[in-house]
Order: sequence, then C-alpha cells, then structure tokens
Amino acid sequence: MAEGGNGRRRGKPTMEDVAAKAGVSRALVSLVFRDQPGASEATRDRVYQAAAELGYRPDTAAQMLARSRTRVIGVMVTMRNTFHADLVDAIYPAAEDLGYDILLSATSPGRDERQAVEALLGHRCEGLLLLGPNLDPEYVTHVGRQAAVVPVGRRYPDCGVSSVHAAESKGVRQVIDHLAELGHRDIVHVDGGDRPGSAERRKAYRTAMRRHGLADHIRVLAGKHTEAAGAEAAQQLLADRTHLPTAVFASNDRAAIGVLDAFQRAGLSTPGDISVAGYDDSLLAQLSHIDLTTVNQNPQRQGELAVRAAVAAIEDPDSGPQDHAVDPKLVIRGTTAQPRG
Amino acid sequence: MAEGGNGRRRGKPTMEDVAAKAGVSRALVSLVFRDQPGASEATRDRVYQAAAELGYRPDTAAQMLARSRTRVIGVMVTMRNTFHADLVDAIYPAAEDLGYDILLSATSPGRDERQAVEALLGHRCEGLLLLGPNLDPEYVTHVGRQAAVVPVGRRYPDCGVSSVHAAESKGVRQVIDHLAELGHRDIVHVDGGDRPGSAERRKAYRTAMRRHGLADHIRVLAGKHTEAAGAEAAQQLLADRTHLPTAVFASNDRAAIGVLDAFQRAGLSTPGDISVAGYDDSLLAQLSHIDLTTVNQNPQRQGELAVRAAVAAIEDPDSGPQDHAVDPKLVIRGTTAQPRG
DNA sequence: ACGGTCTACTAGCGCGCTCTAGGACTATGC
DNA sequence: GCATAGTCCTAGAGCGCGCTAGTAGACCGT
Repeated sequence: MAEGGNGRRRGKPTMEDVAAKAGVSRALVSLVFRDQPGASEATRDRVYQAAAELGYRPDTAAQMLARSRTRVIGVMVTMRNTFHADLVDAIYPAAEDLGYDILLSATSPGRDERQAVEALLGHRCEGLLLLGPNLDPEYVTHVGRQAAVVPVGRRYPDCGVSSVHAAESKGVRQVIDHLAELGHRDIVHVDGGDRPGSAERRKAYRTAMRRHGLADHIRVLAGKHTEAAGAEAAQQLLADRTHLPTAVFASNDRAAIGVLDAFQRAGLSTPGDISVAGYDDSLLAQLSHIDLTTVNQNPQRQGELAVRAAVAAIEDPDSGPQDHAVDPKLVIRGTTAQPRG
Repeated sequence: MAEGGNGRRRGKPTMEDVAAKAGVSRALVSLVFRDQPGASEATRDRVYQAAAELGYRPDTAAQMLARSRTRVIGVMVTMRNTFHADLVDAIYPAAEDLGYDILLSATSPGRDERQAVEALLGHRCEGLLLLGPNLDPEYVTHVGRQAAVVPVGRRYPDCGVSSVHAAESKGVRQVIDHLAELGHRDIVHVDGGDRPGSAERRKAYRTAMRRHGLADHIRVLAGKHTEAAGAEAAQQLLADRTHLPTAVFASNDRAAIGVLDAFQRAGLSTPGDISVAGYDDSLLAQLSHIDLTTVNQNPQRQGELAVRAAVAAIEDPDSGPQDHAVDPKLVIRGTTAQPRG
C-alpha cells in the first residue's frame, strides 16, 4: 500500500488527537468546529490544519449525545414512488439551510411504515417527515409526542401535528375547468380507492362538475393507483360503447396510463376520440410517448414547507400544528383536446 | 389532552429511569436489553414491563458511542432508480438478520454522490453500500480505508474493496441465444453509452453474436439509458427500411421502451414485425401494456450479497476484497417472437 | 468451619463530544 | 496604583449507554 501513515480502519482520530496536534485544548477544537467565537484566526487555522492532516471528522453519535439535540430529521419514504423522490430532492437542501441532517428510512414489502418510523425514532430524530403515510391516527398521535411529525400528502387532523399537502380540490378543479372549456361534458372520474388524497379528489371532482352544471354527467369508477386498475376501468367503459365519455380524469398518472393503453388497444385514439388526464406529473407522464395532461403537485414547495414545519415545531414546541396546503398546477400536454364533433 | 402522564417532548426516559422503576441497577437493564445472560426471567419481565410503561427506547447515539462499534451500514441510493429500490428491499432484511442497522442517503440533482457518502461517513457507518456508483477510483480507495465499501453494479478493481454486480455477459448471452434460437440473425444492439455496465453489455453482445456465427450482423447503435435515446436509435433504423433488423436488443429497459414506442408509431408491430428486448426487468417492463422481454439482474440476491460482503469486511478486516458476480436471468415476455417469414 | 463454584446482580469507567464556569493575560480608564 | 472589560483559552461535568471487574448470596462437598 503506497499510503502514508494510518491505514488503519479502527482508531479514527478524535478531537483529543486534533487538540494534541494543534497544541490546544479539546474544548478549543470543539469551539472551532462549531464555528463559535472565542478563538483567534491563527489558532483556528492551526486546528483546521491539524484536523485535515489527521483526516479528522466529528463523530455524529457523540455530537448527538452531547448536545441533547440531534438536529436530525427523519424521512419515511417509499423508494419506488417518484413523487417521494421529488420531495426528497427538495428536502435535503431545505434541511441543510436550516442546519439539520436528514435520515431516510424506506418502507418496502416486508418493512411496513411502523418499522420505518421506529428505526428513525431509534436514531433520535427530532423531526419526522412522513411521505404519503398510511398510518392510523392513534399511532401518529403517539409518535407526535416523541418528535415533530409532519405528514406530507395526507392530513391528520386532531393528531396535533402539522401537515403539508396539495390543495387537491384546486388541482382537480383546474382539470375539470380545462376539460369543460375544451367542450367536454361527459367526464368520467377513475378514482384511487383508499389511497391518500383519493377521497378529496373524488369529492372535488363532483363539486367541480356541479359548478359547470354537469351534475348529471358525474360518473365515478372505482379504481386504484395502478396501471392495471386504470385499464380495468377503461374496459368497463368500453363495454358499453354507446355511452362512452369524451374525457376521463384518473386519480393518478399510473391509472391514467392504464386507461390510455386500454383505449389505444381498443382502437381509440387519444386525444382524438377521447381525452385523458392524470394526476401527479410523474416522470411517466412526462415521457414523450405518453405526454399526459396531468397536475403537478409542486413537490419542491411541499418538501421545503415540510422541513420548515418540522423545524418550527422542533424549535418552538408551543407553536400549534399548522396545515399547509400547496397549490398544484395543471400541466397541459397531448392527451387532452376538444371532443370530436 | 386526554393523555396520562408525560406528554413532554423533551426528557425522554433513559435506562436510569427504567432501572429505578424496575428496582434494579442500570447495568442490569442494559444487560436485559442486549439479551445477554445474567438476569433471571422474573427480573427480565420486570424490566421490560417498566420500559414499556415509560415508553423507553434505547438511544442509538449513546449505543454507538459506548460500544466503539456502530453496527450501521450506510447505503447510497438514487431514489428514482427502481433497481435500487429492489436492492434496498433486499438490503433491509439481510442487514437485520446480521444485526446491522441501515442508513439511506440519496443522491439527487444538487446532491452529488460524494455528499451522500460524506453524510454517511459522518454517521460513522462501518459499512458503505454504493448502489450504481459513478465515483472515481481514487475516492473509493480513500473511503475504503474508513469503512467497508461495497460498490454494487460496478467493479472497482485495485481499490481494495469487495464488489457485487451482475454477470453482464451471461445475461446478454441469454438474450442473444434466445433471439438466435427464435431464428433472428439481424440483431442490433442499442448501447448505453458510458453508464455502468454498458461497456460490458456491448462487448458481450459482440461475443455472443460471434458465437452464433453472426459476426457479419453485428451492429451497435450509440444510445443512453433513456426513452429518448432509444427512440432516436429506432429512428435511425427506420431511416433505411430496406435494412431493418428483425430484432433489437437495448442496453436497458427505458431505452427499449423508447425503441418500442418509435416502432409502434411508425406502424410496425411488436413482436410481429420486429422483436425488442431490454435489460433490467424494471417495473416498466412488467407493465402489461409493455410486457417487455428483458433480463432480471436478481436484485434480491445482489442486495443480500452486498450486505454480507460488507459485514464480512467489517468483522474480519483482514479478509481480502471479494468479487461477487450474480447470474442474471432472462425473462421472456411478449416483445420477442420468431421473425416474420 | 473451610474453600469452591454457581447465579444474580452492581459499581463505575470510558466512548467523543458539548457547554458552563472560570482562569490568565492584556488593554483601557481614572 | 486599582478596578473593569475584553480576548483567548482550559478544566471538567455531563450526555446515555456498554462493558469489565467485582460483590453478595446460595449451594455444594469435606
């Protein structure tokens, strides 16, 4: 090994070592590393120099222990969810800005949400961002007493926790407005079953339809947030061709893609024969060969707000829970157009 | 608040509190929680009881500090990568089996791989799994001296680290064997540029073609691992319809989907007019309306092996680096069939 | 009575850091 | 001269836990 010096894995340098090397006390090194006043420029440089030479890195575990604060925010995510990925992209820089560290814990088949949350609590997270949680309110209330919990994408009223979510009704309304303005009247909604947000979207669909005087055209098909469910709903529509709607609004992009696919297989063209809109503005929707009209939920802003809400709750525990509704934005692409005739 | 007792966020119960409540010493509580011999059944029960009543949870930071071991393995992931999601699914249970904790750190636009790794090192990870890394060998060597590094999906020879990856050549060979057996001779490869694994796949394609006596039919189109790149390559093929191949093997699923889409738009049917195969067996490939023949890289096994390799290196630092090649498996779906005529 | 060997437990140091209290030294005012 | 203030630094007490060394008591055999 052509390496100079300590090629050992064990016995990493500590503050003590740095202090000895720089010829100062351990406390002074701590001071310098925490960027606190009370050390001369010259000494600071010596300390940094010594640290660099030793390859010193502060021990997070010890820091956490020593300050009773950990300055860590845990995030429960689902790896496969691209919306979560967008949120995480926003969460990291927002947390760094406020001087917090981020810990990710994934749910997956074989690792439920509770396990993911427990792991984070074990790491003494002061804040806990739950992305698209499906936890029961009792548990959230319980966890909310141990950390500043912020569910994202779902509200937990009466749990005493802040939350961040999209203003579903506004997004849905934009979709229906868009379709109605194009001249559509028969607009069917394929819903998302019991997934977070689905109930709100379903309700908002009904409201928006009524607002356009289309109450008689309200039609909701049971669905889920999967391609298969979307395709199945489309099959249901295709079973009675005489009553085909001119537009379908699916509760999320994946379902919309299933709908699209089923129609195309049945020989219908989009948006010529039928318009389709989704929800989420996922990467899928953006693919050029899909080019789906959908609703962007502004994950950037949601992520940022979630971090801020958590930090606010951490640093002032007496501040009550806050509810942040982020305005979504309609993204018009190629799957919606005027109805035929 | 209709809650009984300590609704405070600060001042979480410690081992001391549990000990006092159970009427034993702190050391005994520690013993019980570590599942070590030396405590009677009755006392164990009392301790657990007291802990439950107080809502006690061991402090990970303190544990890490006290044993000089942290028993933490950090994982660098890219959230949007579904293959990484599959790996993580396998990593969690494998780590738990061996008594290790998992910490996830995501790369994202605005957070490069080094930052993700540094964050993990700050948390004193003993092991470091790098999923699909793009780091330079010098850095990997450097980090390898501080933790047991295991790159997954890419080899770092001469860096002194173990690695886990798919046996690319075997996967590619299976694809070409499959296509050749169906009767294809004009098999074009759309490569993946400089992405990890692409060079191996390109080379393996050439070798496999020669093995089938198809050296004269070798044809590689420059690509990338995106739908757009796949579509572009397909356009290139479509430009000269008299020399259309009968099959296309893309370097990953996303590119394959781009190829598929471009062909379908051009009025060609799959697999009737042309067969298409991908690589990865991503969720996309599994969608019923895509139904892509592809190669499964066995993420389950790769994740498991990666954890084992890291633990092996941690617990016996003198064990040399090991290279684990995981056999991939061809998944035949609906986009490949006998060539027309 | 003695030592010996169990089992069931406790005392207390140290992990690497933060942070309060205070010390040493110089500069300034009167 | 003395007090006052400011600057740069150090001592040392924890943070919550793991773990080694050791103790008390029970039981055994002689």
